[in-house]
Amino acid sequence: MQDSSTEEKILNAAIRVFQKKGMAGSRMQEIADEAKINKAMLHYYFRNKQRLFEAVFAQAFSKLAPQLNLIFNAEEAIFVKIKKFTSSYIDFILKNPYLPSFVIQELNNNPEFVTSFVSNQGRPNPKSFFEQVEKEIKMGKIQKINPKQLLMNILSQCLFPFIAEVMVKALMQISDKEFTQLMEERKTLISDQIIRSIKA
Amino acid sequence: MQDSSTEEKILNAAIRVFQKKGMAGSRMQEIADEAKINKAMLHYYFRNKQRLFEAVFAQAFSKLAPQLNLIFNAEEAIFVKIKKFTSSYIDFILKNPYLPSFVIQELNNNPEFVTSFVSNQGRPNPKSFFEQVEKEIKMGKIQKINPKQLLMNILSQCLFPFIAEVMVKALMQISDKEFTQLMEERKTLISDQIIRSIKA
DNA sequence: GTCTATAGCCAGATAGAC
DNA sequence: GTCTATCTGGCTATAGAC
Repeated sequence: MQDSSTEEKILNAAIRVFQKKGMAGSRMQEIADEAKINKAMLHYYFRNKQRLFEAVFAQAFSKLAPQLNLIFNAEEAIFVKIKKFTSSYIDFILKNPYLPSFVIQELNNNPEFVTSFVSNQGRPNPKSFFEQVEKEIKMGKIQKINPKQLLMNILSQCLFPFIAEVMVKALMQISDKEFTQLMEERKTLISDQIIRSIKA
Repeated sequence: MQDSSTEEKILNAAIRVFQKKGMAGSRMQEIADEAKINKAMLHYYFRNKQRLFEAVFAQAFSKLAPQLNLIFNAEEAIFVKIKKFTSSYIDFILKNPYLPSFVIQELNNNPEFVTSFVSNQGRPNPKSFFEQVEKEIKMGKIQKINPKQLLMNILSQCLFPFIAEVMVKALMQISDKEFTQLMEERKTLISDQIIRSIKA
């Protein structure tokens, strides 16, 4: 993150601007200003806005995907897995707060991205997680639940507050500081709640 | 929704386009086409894009807010409240699937809206809900939990799958049909899980 | 590689006939 | 109220000097 080369300066500036305003809402001039560099340079290095955007999106996506594999591919008991995942995932998002809403927003606006990206980059695969849940249900360790619902519960609890941050803060009348505190608290609270809700 | 007047035709077309593509991604021409009407009419009735957008946003916001008051202001025991709310809220979103992500996305992109809208329109106020939770904790009916976390849990579980629909469907490899089925299932599943997780 | 200047296009907005 | 035609500004992208 030293912004050593011009190309890195542009990419980092583009990340900041695109993640905040999205593809449609961002201006090449603004990215140039943010990078403290001439606008023509953006085209020199990335040819056009679309390609620059794709570089940013790919980078965001490739940071997010491995995080999911923490829950999909680790070899651990389900409760341990859930605890480790929620804690590390929220930690990760606290360091990259714009990432989830950026990726989700752009996927909503260009659903065709799903095909081109998700298939190219190697999609995190929840299959083994689903199998593990089924197995632990049969063993009587956890209550009967559709594994897809369980995964959706976990992701919802971790991601939603960040995606809806502005709304949540306005609704509950909380400051940035209190919001961060609540998120810190959630690192253990979420797994406690989820485990309680499925424990046999 | 009969599109009787021209003004209604425009507004309904604008709702569809804005909710799908957002303010920055939408084109006045596209709204005109969607309304099967001349582009100049948009300006005749709404003066400019910003005002048309605000009309759409205000309408969306005023549909969403009363739904929240179902949980904030009803006079019922906490478990009943949670059951009724999750079920009716998901029902409502199934009928207006673009609403939550539209409102949240635009709030993220223009945080200043929060001030102008949320304060003008009368914000749903969670205060009495928080008090009720505190009371039921003291009465020993539910476990100790920060009421804000509980509210965040409920909203997360209801809203996230719709906001991240594209991502969720891609990740879990499910069809539109299966997605809707899962959401139907969630109408009772969520409250069961949440109640189990806080029951004393 | 970096800059200035500008081409070219597209979208929002308006003028004015009917 | 509704339309066609057009203006204007802003934005992406490129040409070309250094």
